[in-house]
Amino acid sequence: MTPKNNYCYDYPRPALTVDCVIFGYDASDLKILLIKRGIEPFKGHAALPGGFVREHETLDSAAKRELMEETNVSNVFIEQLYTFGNPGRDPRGRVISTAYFALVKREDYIVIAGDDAAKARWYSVGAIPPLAFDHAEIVEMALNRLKGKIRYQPVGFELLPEKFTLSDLQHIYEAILQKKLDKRNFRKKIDKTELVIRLNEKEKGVAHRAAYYYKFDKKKYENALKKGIYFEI
Amino acid sequence: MTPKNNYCYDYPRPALTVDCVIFGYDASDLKILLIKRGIEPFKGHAALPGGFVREHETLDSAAKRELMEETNVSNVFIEQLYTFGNPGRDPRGRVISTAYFALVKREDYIVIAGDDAAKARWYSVGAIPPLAFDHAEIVEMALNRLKGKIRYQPVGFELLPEKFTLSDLQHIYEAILQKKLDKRNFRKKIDKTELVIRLNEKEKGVAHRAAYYYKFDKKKYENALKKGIYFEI
DNA sequence: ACAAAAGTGTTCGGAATACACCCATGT
DNA sequence: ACATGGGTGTATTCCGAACACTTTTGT
Repeated sequence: MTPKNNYCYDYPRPALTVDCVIFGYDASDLKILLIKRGIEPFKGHAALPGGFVREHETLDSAAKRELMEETNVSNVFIEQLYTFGNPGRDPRGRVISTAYFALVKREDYIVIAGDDAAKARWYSVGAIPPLAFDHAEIVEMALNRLKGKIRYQPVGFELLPEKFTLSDLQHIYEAILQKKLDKRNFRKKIDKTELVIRLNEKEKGVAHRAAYYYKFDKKKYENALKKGIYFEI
Repeated sequence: MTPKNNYCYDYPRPALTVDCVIFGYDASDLKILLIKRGIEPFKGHAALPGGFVREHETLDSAAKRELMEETNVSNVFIEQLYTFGNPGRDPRGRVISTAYFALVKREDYIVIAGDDAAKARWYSVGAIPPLAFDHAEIVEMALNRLKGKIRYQPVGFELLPEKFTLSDLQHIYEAILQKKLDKRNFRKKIDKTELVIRLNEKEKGVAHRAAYYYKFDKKKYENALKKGIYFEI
């Protein structure tokens, strides 16, 4: 039994949704999670995962809930991106959407497939299909934000597992900044932050010299932040 | 004649407002425009100018309209800041507010006083009174955004008249960054951008050596932006 | 042996910083 | 004459960019 027109106001009100741009990294490629829409409008199109904000939840919790529903991960980097509210962005009527962007680690996520929700799939940012609504614009803004953010915040680690190689890290920077970086200069810069610690453990079974694993010292980073020390990478 | 409950929906919907953090610069001081609330809740408190988004306008136009109503200026720098939507931020019910921040030139603005709208007044950012709702949080975020933005975008000029002295400009940077800058180094940096042009005109009637006026070469800046050239100041 | 990626130092130019004195103007 | 802020140059340090070869591992 669905309610029928039980909520009445003196003035028209828009519907409020959140949409999530979820980034992942995999096989040297930066990816975005998209669902396939099962209903009109834009049925069959790819779209950002999202949904209505509930009556008693904050925007942040709505975004986290949507993220959780799609990927089964919690405890990830998530941040408000921008609010899109042009009349006409949704053919069904006035819908305001606050977009979020999230960074998830490949080791954590489990994409829910085949349940009643639309199917989710990862797409390389270089090969994003036509999107429903104004979602292409949202994705573009998220990519720009990420590009800007990575210069002054160590967000690359949010996309990597606990243990990673410096080449992995460099590939993430290259994918986000869309340019090649010099290996020696990159390592010098990472080294200088003193936030990335080499472990006594190497890759195994690779057909070349095995790389050391490293980990990000998150506690040290957060303590430094509290003291007002900033990092540029 | 006001409408009564003519807009009905199946699910509850929040009300949608915009609030503007309007910055100005005056007497070596960075200022914010605040109104005094004439009605409950928070009657008598200072608050950010803002209001409801209308049915057929974009968020941006709603913000520009509010700005225009308060200051009579158009054609200013205005940018979306963040959307605040915690349940409970407004005691009257669920209200989502998209905050904007604007930079206005002192020469342009005319604060409307004594009309039916609440009275507006400029407050130094160092002496902001207790604010209604969660507006203190909004102002804090706006200040941080401005502080971050001024490092890579020439926003200082948006607060100054067409003709300004380099000391004016430096004072703006100092007010925003909250630290003293070295005069010679500051001028070297401004000079290097090649975006600030000295005019053949000096201050008059000052009790010290008269300073040259300068102007910002906005066209050159915008052309450079199109070519993908960025400036850090 | 070879293919493939890991790992490592030095040089150079430009930018950031620190710093002190004389100049023009009104009172 | 003096008070007030305007205007200017140099030396030093630090950071970013460019650049090539040896090592390790699996096939």
